[in-house]
Amino acid sequence: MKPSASPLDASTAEEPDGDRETCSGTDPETGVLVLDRFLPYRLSVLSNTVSRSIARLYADRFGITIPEWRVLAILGDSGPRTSAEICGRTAMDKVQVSRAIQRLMSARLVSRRTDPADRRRATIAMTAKGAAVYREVVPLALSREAILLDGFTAEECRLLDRLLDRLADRAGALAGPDDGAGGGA
Amino acid sequence: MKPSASPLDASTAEEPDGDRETCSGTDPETGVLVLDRFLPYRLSVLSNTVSRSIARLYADRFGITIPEWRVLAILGDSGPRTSAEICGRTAMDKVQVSRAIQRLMSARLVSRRTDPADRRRATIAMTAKGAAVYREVVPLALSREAILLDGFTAEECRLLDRLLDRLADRAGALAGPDDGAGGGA
DNA sequence: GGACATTAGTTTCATTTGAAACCATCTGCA
DNA sequence: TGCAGATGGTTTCAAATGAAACTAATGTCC
Repeated sequence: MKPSASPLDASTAEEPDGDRETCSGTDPETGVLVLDRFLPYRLSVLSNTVSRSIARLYADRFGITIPEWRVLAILGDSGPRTSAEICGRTAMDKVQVSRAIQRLMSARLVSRRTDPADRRRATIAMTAKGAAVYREVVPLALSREAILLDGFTAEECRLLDRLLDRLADRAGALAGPDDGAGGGA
Repeated sequence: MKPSASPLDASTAEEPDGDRETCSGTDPETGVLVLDRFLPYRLSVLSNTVSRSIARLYADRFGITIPEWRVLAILGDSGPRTSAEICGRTAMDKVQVSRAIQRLMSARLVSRRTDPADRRRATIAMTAKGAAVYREVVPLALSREAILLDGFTAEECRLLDRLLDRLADRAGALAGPDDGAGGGA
C-alpha cells in the first residue's frame, strides 16, 4: 500500500547525478526512501538479529555479555593484550573495555598484570578458567556463523567477504571527514 | 602469540561435513576464531559505524534519535500505522516504539488517533511538521548510503543486495528454532 | 628539576535500554 | 451477564551505556 501520490517528490536539492542511480534504499519511481531496502537499515537489523542470537548462547551458559565475549575473543586470538590494544582491535571504546575487563576479572576469567616498565599500563591475559570458557564458546559461535552461511557456496562466501571489506572501508569515509568529531581508532 | 597447538580441535559435535569449510571467522590452520574475519562481528562493527554516522546527521539538526527516525521512516514509506505494525516492520520492540512515539508526539512530529472500533489501538500519523523533517532527512540518509556504495558498480550492488537478503533470511533461522524463546514477527 | 602537556585507564552522572509487571480493552464462551 | 484469557500499549525498575571529569604515571622542554 503505497501512499498514493507520495508527498515527497523532487522537492529537495542535490540531484542524483546520472552516473549511479542508488541501487538500494530508494524507490526510483517516487524517490521515497524504502526502509527495508535501505542499506544501513538492513545492516542494522541483520547485525542485531545475529548478535542477539549469539549472545543468548553464551549469556545463559556462561553469564558473559557481548563486550566480555569480545575481550575474550581478542585475547584468544592474539594472546595477552593491554586495554588500549583491545580497544584498537574491537571498535569498542575504552570505557566499555575497562568495564568488560572488570567483570571478567571478578569472574576470574582474566587476570591483569601491571607493566613494571610503565605502571599506567596493564596486560590482560586469560586465566585457565577463561581459556576453558573461550574454548567452549568458540565452536558455538562458529556454528552460528555456519548456520548463517548455510547454502552459500565457497565462491559466494568469498564474494561476500570482499564486499564487506569494501563496505567497511567506505564506512571509514563516513565516520571520518564530514563531521570531524569522534574519530575511529 | 598463537596458543601453540590450538586447544580447540575436533572437540565439539557437528562435524564440518566436507562440502563447506567455513569460509570466514576461523583460521584453517589452527581452527582458532579470528575475530575480525568473523562474520557476525564484522556485521556488528560495520553496522554500528554506519548507524552512528547517520544518526549524527539528524541528531544534531533535528534532535531525533535512531528509533524516532525509524518510526518516521516507516510512516513516510507506508503511511499511518499502528504501534504494532511499526514494531513488525522495524524489528524494534514495542517498548522502544512506544517511547519513540511519545517523544515524537511531544515534538509534534506525529499525531495519534485512538481507533474508535478498538480503543486499545491508535493510529500514528506524521504531522505536517513531521513530514517536513522527514523530507529533509531522507536525502541526507540517502547520501550516506551513496557514500557507502561509492565505487560499487550496479552489478556489485545487485550482488550485495541478494547476498544480504539471503543472510537476513538465514538470520531468521538463527532467531527462531534453537532457543525457542522470543519468536520473530 | 619542575611546570605542562600526554597517555592509560577508571569513575561519575545522566540518559538509554530491556525485561517484566502492569493497565485498559477486547474476545471467547459458559 | 460475567469472567478467564488474549492483545495493544505503557510504566517501572534495574542494568547497560557514553560523555566528560578524574587519577595516576610518563614524557617533554626549558
